[in-house]
Amino acid sequence: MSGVNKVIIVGRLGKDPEVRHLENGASVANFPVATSETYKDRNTGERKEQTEWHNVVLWRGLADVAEKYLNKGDMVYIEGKLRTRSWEKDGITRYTTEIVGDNMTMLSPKGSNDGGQSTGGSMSSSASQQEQNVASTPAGDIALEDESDDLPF
Amino acid sequence: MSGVNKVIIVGRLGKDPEVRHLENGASVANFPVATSETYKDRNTGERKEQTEWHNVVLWRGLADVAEKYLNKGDMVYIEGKLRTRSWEKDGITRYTTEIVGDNMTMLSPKGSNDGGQSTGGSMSSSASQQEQNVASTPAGDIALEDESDDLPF
Amino acid sequence: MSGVNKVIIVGRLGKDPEVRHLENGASVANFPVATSETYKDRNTGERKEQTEWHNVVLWRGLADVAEKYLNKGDMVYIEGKLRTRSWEKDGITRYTTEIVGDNMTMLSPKGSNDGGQSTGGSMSSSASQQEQNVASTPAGDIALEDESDDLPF
Amino acid sequence: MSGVNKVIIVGRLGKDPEVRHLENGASVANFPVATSETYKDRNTGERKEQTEWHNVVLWRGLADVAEKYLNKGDMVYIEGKLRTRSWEKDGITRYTTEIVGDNMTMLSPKGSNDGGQSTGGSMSSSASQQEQNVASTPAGDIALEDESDDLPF
DNA sequence: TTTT
DNA sequence: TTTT
Repeated sequence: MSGVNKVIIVGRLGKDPEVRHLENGASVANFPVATSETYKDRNTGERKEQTEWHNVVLWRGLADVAEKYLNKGDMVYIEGKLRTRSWEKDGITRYTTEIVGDNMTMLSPKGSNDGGQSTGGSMSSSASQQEQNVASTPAGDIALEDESDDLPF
Repeated sequence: MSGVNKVIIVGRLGKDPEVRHLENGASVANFPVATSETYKDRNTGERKEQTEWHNVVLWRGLADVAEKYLNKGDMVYIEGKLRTRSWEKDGITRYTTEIVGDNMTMLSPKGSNDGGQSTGGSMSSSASQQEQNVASTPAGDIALEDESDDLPF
Repeated sequence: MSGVNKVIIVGRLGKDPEVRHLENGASVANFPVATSETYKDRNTGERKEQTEWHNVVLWRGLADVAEKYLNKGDMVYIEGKLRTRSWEKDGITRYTTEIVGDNMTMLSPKGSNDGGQSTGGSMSSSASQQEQNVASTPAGDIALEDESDDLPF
Repeated sequence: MSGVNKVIIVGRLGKDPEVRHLENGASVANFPVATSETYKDRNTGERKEQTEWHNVVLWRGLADVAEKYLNKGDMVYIEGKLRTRSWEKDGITRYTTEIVGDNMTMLSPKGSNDGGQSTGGSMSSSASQQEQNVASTPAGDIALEDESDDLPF
């Protein structure tokens, strides 16, 4: 059987990415992203904000991009899939659901969190869960050197 | 701040929906949905299947549709948002991530699980998290009586 | 039969929205949005950018939000459906495909296009293709007064 | 600049796929897909159906899968991007908007259109717009032999 | 816990 | 031009 398992979020990083570099050369980035929505309280009529936190995991090239360019507070578009992992603690099985991203677009103006450039822009990166090499042009543009995007159709 | 929190899955129900009817008249349906993907084991070269389980929650009209028409094994398209709830057990805080659906399309042929009609088809339902009344036409078509879909644009 | 017809874009407005106010009180906004992707030319190895233009249509409350807050150059997240219209010109039938949005999140920092505030933020609006009233809080936050979002689940 | 350009449809093929095999070895499949939604006429109160037609284009491995397994009437999940092409006819520029699919899941029970097996199922295929080889197991399962899906994370 |  |  097969199916579809797709998540799309646009939100802000709650922390800087934590990036680990594995023995096999792959890197993994983890960071929380908040998405919030506004709703009106049924009883009080007040506007309230409901925030949802998502655990995002990025692999390889996307992890490298996250390490270099993403900071706490940045707004990102993340597309990926849900994965629930189980782990033991004190003899108790616990579950964590993560978003394993395979596509990311940075939505915060460049340098907005570190005193750099101030005009808007976004950077986009895409991964096919394969090996990727990250290139950064002088202008700060980011692209994954990936055979998969040779053709624009 | 605001953002986007969207999930789309296509998969099969692992169990019949469990539906509760709340005191205030609202109904809630819960059921697990499996999405699976096929991948090739890097070492053995074997095709393997990875299954992911999702906890789906539907409210009101969609819960009623689920109660009436969804069964274990059925294939569904679910669109919704992620919500992580925490709950206490034995003094330990645990977390569960659910997909709160606001749109559903039934993809299994009608009657495929209960000896009914045999030709294919799908039924679609949409909710705006507001009051809904469910109507079922003689032909088995399902629709939420909702002011919101008066116009087709 | 039923199905799914969903589009999600994140891009920049090519022009200010054109808003018409219909006799029946409804408003409609039209504007083009550019999404671009970067790819590597197979022959030259050069980085190239491919831009795609989308015709976006918003109705009622979302049109009002667009009229008030969206400007050429702004980045937006738009979620909606595809609709292809045909029209006659010089006796020839022509077709136009549009994205009819039912959800929008403004991704440009407030005031970034008119000399206003400079720190980031986003505003989100959602429509269920029903009547909407737009409220703007003093802080500039936007929300559609819609029964549908009374509850945050 | 970068952005997001994503379409997701679930609908039925209006015709068998037309597949062309290009000189360079690549194949391209074209076929129309109908998505429909039900709405209630504001004046008459009648249930009506609004059908939208989408021009789908698949390349390489996905085109091969379409050629082998997709038929008129089949239900499919297609994920891809919008692309508007212009072409000349009688000195007039015309535009066509297509969905260039990069992910497909077959939702019709196998053999439902050719007298084969009768129990439900779905087949899924994914492409990264790179070279793909299609493998069909004896059981009829489909997979793109693609380095990119070696790992299931 | 689904399905092929 | 699909399907129920």
